[in-house]
Amino acid sequence: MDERLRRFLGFRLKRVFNLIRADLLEQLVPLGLHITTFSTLVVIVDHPGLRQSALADTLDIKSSNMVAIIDDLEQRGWIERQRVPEDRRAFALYVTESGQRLCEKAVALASEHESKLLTCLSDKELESLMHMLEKIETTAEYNDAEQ
Amino acid sequence: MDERLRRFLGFRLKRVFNLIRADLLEQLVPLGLHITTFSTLVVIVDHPGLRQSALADTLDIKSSNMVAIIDDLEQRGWIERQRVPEDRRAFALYVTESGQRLCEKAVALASEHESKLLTCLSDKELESLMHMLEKIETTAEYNDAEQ
DNA sequence: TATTGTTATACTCTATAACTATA
DNA sequence: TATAGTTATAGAGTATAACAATA
Repeated sequence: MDERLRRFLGFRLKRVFNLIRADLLEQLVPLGLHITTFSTLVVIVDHPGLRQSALADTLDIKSSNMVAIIDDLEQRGWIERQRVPEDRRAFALYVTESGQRLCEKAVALASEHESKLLTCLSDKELESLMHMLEKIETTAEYNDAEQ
Repeated sequence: MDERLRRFLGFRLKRVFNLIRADLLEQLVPLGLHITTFSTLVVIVDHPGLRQSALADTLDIKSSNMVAIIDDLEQRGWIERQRVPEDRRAFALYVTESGQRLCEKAVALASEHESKLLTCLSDKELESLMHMLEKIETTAEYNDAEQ
């Protein structure tokens, strides 16, 4: 890569992100999942009854873009929308049995594959990498909220 | 973010990448640049006479997608395509004077803005972060080449 | 035959505005 | 009036296949 461009974190991130994304996608597509449907499924499994708006916030996806993702998962029979009695505008999301099974399979595949990609880093390094990324994210969010 | 999703580097990366990307784009758009045209311009400035195919490799962009990016920069008068006499299939790329000026302005803006986003990290941390990302990238490329 | 640049095309992800039904 | 979900739409980025000109 170009010497000057390489000094920008953004461009390093882009390359590594694209690498991991392409790699992960290769694992997910045969299961009928994409990046967005995969991450959505995991969150619904881990937080049964979550509403679409909260889900969109969690995943940092616009609620308008959330709709098609949830439609996809629902049409394939992996999750269900259920009306919330206390607020009839909202939908609570629940995983089905087959969705649960698929999720565990996909998570296993994904983490196995990601760890293969990360064998070049020690556990300590990986932890430090994760922590730094989290720090960037939270301070950026804080700065955004300040404005 | 979801506890289980957060353990995947891919999803941490995605969030930080999107943050930085949106931030950078806000700086570039008023100058008439996007992420792709910006990075392309920088590489051409730093490597005058580079051919399109080499540029595409450097930027990890498909050569078919490179065409529109170069068209854009050329139409705005910031770079020029010049036929290579030794290989009449190829174009060598050169920056114009105004392209050079724009490039320096954009780089200054971008690095200033990125460093604002990274104040939460020490120089040593940032260096380590860059180094780890580079390590992931190079080992992944090596593994790809192996297959 | 292989490569450089190109066109056409499709799909994923992201972003915004406007709508509906409820609150 | 505000919010939850939805529709429509546009743009950025990425990916593949096929082509013309040249090697």
